[in-house]
Amino acid sequence: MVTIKDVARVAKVSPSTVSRVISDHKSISESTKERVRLAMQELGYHPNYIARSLIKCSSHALGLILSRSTESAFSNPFFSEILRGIGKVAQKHQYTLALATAENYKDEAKQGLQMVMERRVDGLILLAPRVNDDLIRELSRNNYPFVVVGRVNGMQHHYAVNNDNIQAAYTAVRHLLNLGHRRIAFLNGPSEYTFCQDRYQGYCMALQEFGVAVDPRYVRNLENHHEDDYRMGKELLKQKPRPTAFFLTDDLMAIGVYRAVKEENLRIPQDVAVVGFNDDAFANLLDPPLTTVQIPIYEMGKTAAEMMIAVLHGKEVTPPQKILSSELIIRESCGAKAR
Amino acid sequence: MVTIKDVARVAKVSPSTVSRVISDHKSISESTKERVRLAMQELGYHPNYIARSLIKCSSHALGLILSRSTESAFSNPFFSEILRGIGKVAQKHQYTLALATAENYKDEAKQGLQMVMERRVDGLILLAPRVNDDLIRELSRNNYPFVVVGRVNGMQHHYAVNNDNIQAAYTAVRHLLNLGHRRIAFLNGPSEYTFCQDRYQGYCMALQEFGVAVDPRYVRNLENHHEDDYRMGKELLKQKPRPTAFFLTDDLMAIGVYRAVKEENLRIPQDVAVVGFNDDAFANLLDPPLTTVQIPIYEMGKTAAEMMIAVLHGKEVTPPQKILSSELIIRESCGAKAR
DNA sequence: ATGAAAGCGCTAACAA
DNA sequence: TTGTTAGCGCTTTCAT
Repeated sequence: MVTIKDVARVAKVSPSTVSRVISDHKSISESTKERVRLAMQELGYHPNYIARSLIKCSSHALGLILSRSTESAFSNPFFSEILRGIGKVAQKHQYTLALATAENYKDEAKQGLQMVMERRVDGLILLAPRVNDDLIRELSRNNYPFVVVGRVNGMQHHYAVNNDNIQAAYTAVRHLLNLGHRRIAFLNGPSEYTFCQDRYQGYCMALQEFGVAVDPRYVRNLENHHEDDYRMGKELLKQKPRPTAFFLTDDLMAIGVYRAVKEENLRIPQDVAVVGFNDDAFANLLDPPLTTVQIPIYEMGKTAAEMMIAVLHGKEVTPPQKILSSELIIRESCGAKAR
Repeated sequence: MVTIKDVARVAKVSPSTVSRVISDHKSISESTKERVRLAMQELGYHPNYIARSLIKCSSHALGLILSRSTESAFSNPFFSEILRGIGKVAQKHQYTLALATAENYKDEAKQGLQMVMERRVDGLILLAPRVNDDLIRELSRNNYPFVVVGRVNGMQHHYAVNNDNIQAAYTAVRHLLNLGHRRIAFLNGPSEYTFCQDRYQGYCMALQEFGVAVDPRYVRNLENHHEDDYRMGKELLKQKPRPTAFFLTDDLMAIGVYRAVKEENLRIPQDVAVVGFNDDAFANLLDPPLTTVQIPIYEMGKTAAEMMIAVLHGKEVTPPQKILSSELIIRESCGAKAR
């Protein structure tokens, strides 16, 4: 392994001079810089990131946890899109992204905590906060730096970026109500996630505004697999009276629901209207194209990473909680546009 | 920060003893172990991963590059599934996963090289090898450890895990030929990837076997977005004579193609048969359910990570190149089953 | 403008 | 069984 000492020897300077050349220190003469750089090139030297981390007391890495449940609840396009945003910013600031995978929530919390405790990462970006989140509680108890993508229940002092889930769901459901729908089914994700809770709240708000009671028979929390979307869609369509519209917490659900509707010999949008969430790349290609809520996933990822890095650099971050807004993209899965 | 010295002081032993307790060294008496562990708990001590890495000359991390193009070429379900496999194994062996994101290939190569050169990672797992891959060439030239998921062109000495792309494509196309199709369109990914090359080869082999000439008008290499799948599907359907079947290099393409077929007032499978690739979770929920090639993505990820870690531990890995087999899942998008 | 020396937190010979 | 010591590769005072 080529070290700073080797370079020093070849360039006939001291190790500290080499170190100063690496960080482009002002008080080193151009000629020495040249000489040292030449030696580095000649020897194929590259600074050892670990040695630097040790002395700087910083791994220069951001932690991320991909849980089996996060993955399914959030659906894949969401995950890879937010990752792209986070990665972009991390790259810009020369931060490494450390990814831990976990099979369940307990594991997720353990892995996350371990990453910060062992100093593998300087801070954590959390992707799917729960209504009662152990990991978040532990992190803030120990003052480990973290940024949440989503809303945290009952905590003031933390950093977070989120989209306006309540408002978004409200707008989507209002759209259906405006079109005359009154029996609106809601296929939501697991209720332990705050974003699912928020979307449910938006759903309720809209119904309430139109004087429609929330009928629990029309609301489902899906745990996992896309087969369930299909099954639940079928089940809801068999209810009497059957819902005339579906609000989905994820565009991916539309594939199963579309199929369920067709199998019941019903048509979209004539018999059943559908609104999705996320505006995945394929939403426009479904038949009929899916009306859905577009949220700035990539932007959220970028913002979360920017916040995290700013916090780690001791900068003041205001406001500590940022909400990015979403937009309802109206296509053809609900029929005519509302006036 | 709580260090090993603090623990030593509290437990009234030397730092080396504490170190030995951490690694559960045999020659430490139970009573001392107890005492030290108590002190660790009391002080909230956690071993500093970076300091350990420095002395061990190993970051205990595996590098992974998520390129914008990898992402789209491979499609998302593929990526997150292979990540799950890799993560599972990494976690088992206490390896960190370091993820770099890149916008294009040049960047990808640069990032990958940097990760190993700076010792941020001990080795690299490469996800979408190209026909002429600079990164792979550089890595092997410098003897940096890496494992490839896919096939590498013209290289003997490297580790790789792959699925049988040629065979898989051959089987899929043969299935269509057996059903009587002779004009079979192929929507492939960018030809710079070896896996696309291989699938093309399998496609040609099957046609050849049936004495059907490969007609370039029916073969397309798609670069990127799902909108293209739809557009290309449309375009191919307008050809005279029009293809009676589609072979897709990715299930996600089916969404756009299904739409294109419907818009031309054609039916699947009566007028046009479709075979996909990957067996994504939603393939079974399309209308009609998609016949597709199922490849063991999760297994491939696990295998690649196991290989990488074995190599890093200096173990002999035989065979250095592993091929996992795939299976054609016959559903309803091609009509009656072949005899 | 440059060098000498100490030390980041840990491990691993070598002693005892 | 345990302690002493040196050092991993780098940065950073403090000298010069």
